[in-house]
Amino acid sequence: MGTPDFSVPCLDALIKDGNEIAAVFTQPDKPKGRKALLTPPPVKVRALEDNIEVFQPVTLKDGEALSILRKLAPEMIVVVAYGKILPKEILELPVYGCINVHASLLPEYRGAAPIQQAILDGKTVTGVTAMYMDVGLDTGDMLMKTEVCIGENDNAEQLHDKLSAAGAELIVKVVHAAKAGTLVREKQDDSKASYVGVLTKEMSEIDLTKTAQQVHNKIRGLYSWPGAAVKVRGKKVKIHSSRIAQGSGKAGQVLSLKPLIVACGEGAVEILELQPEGKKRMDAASFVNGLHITSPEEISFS
RNA sequence: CGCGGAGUGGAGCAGUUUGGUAGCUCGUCGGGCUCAUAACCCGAAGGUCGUAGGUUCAAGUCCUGCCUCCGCAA
Repeated sequence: MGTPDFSVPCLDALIKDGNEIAAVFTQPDKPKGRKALLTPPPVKVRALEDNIEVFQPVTLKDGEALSILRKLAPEMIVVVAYGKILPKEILELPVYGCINVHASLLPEYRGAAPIQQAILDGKTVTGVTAMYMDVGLDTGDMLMKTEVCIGENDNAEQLHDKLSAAGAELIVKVVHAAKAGTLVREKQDDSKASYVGVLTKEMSEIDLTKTAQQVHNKIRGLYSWPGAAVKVRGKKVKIHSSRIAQGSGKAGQVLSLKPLIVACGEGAVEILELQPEGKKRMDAASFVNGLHITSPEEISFS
């Protein structure tokens, strides 16, 4: 059971490992993009490549999903970013249980956006955790973990890919251990738990009065969705990538055009790639070329 | 037909209101300066102005259709 790109490597690895996949559950196709085209979830696309049967129930809470699962009689259910709550009856169905791969080192960052939050918090290490699912949200007993380090300029998309790959290796190991009967449960320390909610576009506004590190973390943590943005000449400008730079000044003050350096509440960041409203993404030098200015004083960010 | 922005040398933009000589900041190439350079100076190449039609003596500019890209909303 899974839905987005994050889940695909796990499915892929399980297939290649020679496991018999009885069926794949994923979210229903949803309208996507400007044209609202109906788009199948990535997991569905991958499953169909191997002619695996796909189910896309709107809910698991009615009896229908349960009866399908009873008929399939899975030995184990692997859940990776499925996006739906599994009712107790389903959790108890497989003999090897329901195993979930979560993109954080639990009990930290339970919930929806663990990858992004780790970057927003300026963490240098995160990871993936495999656990038995219970009725709570990411609260089940842990089985194995893999640590993954976060580069100082890694963005959420890059970290997503690293964790996704780590998760795929991890789930294969866990499945092997489950078959061998060597899995060891470890309870989560609830006192150390933290939750992260879903990301929203409202979060994308950058507060330049914060420190340069915080601003940089926001830019890379919210990439590529919802993205972090500032205002320039009243227009929204998304910042795609940045790095910490030398210098200081009033928050939002442009310290240099080439390279493009903007002062924060403390320190400064160099903006590398950005995208003005209604424009394609471009590097900072191109943006500056198009401003028709020669001195940093002629422009400011907010 | 959800709202909106935009297609102009390789990149980013002006010029469109008020039709009349293709402009700016970069990049590229050649030359100069320099111990040297992403810095500075001189010079050059490179554009069917997204596309199809229409109006006009004349269209980047005005009118209509189409294509493409993007922001928002979902």
